[in-house]
Amino acid sequence: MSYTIKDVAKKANVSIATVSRILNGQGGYSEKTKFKVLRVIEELGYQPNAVARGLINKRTHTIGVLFPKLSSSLVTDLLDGIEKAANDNGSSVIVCHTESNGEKTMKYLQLLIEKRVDGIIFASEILKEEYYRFVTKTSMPMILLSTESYAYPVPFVKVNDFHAAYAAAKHLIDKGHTRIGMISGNKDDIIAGIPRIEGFQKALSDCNIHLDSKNIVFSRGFTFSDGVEGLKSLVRQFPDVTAIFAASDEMAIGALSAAYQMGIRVPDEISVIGYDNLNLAEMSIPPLTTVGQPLAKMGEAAAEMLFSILETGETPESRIMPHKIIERMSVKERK
Amino acid sequence: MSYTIKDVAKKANVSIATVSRILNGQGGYSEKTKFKVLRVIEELGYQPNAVARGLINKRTHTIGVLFPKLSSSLVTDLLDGIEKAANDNGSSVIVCHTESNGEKTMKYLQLLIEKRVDGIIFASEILKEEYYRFVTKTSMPMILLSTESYAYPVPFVKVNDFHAAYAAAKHLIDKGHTRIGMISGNKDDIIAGIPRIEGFQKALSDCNIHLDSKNIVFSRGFTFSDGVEGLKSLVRQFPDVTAIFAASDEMAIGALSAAYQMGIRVPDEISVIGYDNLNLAEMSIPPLTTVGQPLAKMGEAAAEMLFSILETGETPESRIMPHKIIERMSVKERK
DNA sequence: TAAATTTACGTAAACGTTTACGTAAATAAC
DNA sequence: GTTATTTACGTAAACGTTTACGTAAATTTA
Repeated sequence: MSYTIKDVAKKANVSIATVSRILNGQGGYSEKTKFKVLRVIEELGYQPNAVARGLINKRTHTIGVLFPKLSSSLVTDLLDGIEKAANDNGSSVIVCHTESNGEKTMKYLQLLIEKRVDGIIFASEILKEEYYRFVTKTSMPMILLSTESYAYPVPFVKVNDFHAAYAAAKHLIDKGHTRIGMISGNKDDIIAGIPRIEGFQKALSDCNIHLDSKNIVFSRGFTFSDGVEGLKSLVRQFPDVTAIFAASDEMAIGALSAAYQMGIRVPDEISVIGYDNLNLAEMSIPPLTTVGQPLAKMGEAAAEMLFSILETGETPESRIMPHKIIERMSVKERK
Repeated sequence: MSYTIKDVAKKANVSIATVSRILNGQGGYSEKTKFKVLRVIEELGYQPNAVARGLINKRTHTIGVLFPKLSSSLVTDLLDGIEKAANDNGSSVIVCHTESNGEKTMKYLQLLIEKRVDGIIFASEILKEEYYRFVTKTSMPMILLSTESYAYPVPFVKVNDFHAAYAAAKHLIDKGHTRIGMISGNKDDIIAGIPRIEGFQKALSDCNIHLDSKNIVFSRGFTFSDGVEGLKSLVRQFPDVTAIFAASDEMAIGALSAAYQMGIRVPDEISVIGYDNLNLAEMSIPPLTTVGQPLAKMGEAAAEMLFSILETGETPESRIMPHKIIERMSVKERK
């Protein structure tokens, strides 16, 4: 049983326009009328219909977020930041799990356009031409989060993967390590894969540390099990490795697990540094040293950029967020 | 630039009613007209406006989910299941982070009612009278997830905490342990706190194992740091404890960390069993044995129940989902 | 006091879609 | 061939809100 603005107007003996003006602080009513109307609203328990409002205002105060298959904690931290900023700006967040599937992604994009969301955040996935064309045709604002597009002028928020990986490798070098390996993600991933590899390589090369194919193992993704397999492969191909940069925290944790199974002591025999600063990094044994992405802050920034577009109609500048070395206990100084 | 049904009708030389009938498979049009209209729709790239539809149909195909402050992985798994079921039923999911704050919760409830969501899922939090009264006044369907209400007739999906905790403790007993401690959550929490304590106590009592106040330590919540402190307290007050039931996986992981710091070997000196089966349980060192809640399945079931209400208008029965002991490597047989 | 301006309303139309109902044309039944 | 039924439309109204504009009354200004 829900009341409309017509019920309120009737019971208060005013027009629906007056009720609307009062609700929206629009001016053009007396204090006496306002008092009368507000009392009726409370009496009836009237709840304005945001759907009807959205139709008139062409603004739903709802944004859509597309997540691919990702580490749990990554999703949660990004979403925390997004949801916070959205809520602060009076908007809601629709979450879409694309499962890294192109067809599903297109379906979600279509759905979000039909629902007339105010904008979308596209997270941690390559922006394909088909997606870009589809979204652009509708003029719906879009922000890329933890990814970027080399092909299309879409504003993004991310860390500089090259620099962050460089910093991680440099950290190991500064701790005295010279035999440094890397458990990489997918080497075909131009966003998270290649720049982290290149940053690692550059750090070693800048410090005149010998580098060849035995230093890096490649995985299909960035998962725990990729880390388990990665550590095993690395110690096989680089038996005297003393320190490892893993291209995600989950892979670093996988490396810790594999080391434990193999009786390798971390950090006594091999030091490990991860990438992300997920909350599970501090829960590991030993607590993981990592190069941190400010995930919640990034989510927040992406949403704020979206609202900025909606306010000003202008495309905001992309933002490179600072990475940070978080020292815990998985890296040991080497004499 | 977006087109409306009027533009399509005009360009196809039919009425808007005909376009609507064709789009909704309603009958009352020729194949020739259908062909013509569909071609115009494709040419213009017309996208129906779900907001207008929602206003007419009084159905937005959107549900709201309220999450309190919870372990990352818990949220993600529950949300995965919810989002999957919603998507399968042609609905979207709005995510609201209440941060376990009453005022924020009320604000979100009001927002969801204004947005005329089709229903809500209220997760892992006590359903207060104020929330219940507010939602009930609007006839909006509600499902409780991983919680229940002893006061109000709201259908819920959860595991039986008492039985699951009993099973966990019994597992330790079956492994030969007789000196068993518990790291409990908040003892004032009538949903997740007390039944887990009582299940633990009953298992010990049923197996004639001595039980007194030294067996259980209490925490404020269910977090990693509660687990760290809990382990320390427990070995102080029960120095010959050989096995521990932690009332959440995160606390169990905290206990593993504290044990590592204190030079206690798990499972050689102390076995640990958790509660939840979060994905971090398999990533721990050693991989955590735990009593698992089927979180994604529960999320899915909750959403399905909501859609069932929307279809039939009838209140579904609550569902108690099965728990399951997941054996990994943190529990050792005791001779 | 008269004219100008502001305040406090109400009416009508708009937003983009769905659908009940009327009607003409086509088809089926007798 | 006539009558009954079905098909294929179009018109008008509905959904619940916002807002432009007109108008009467109140207030301010000269």
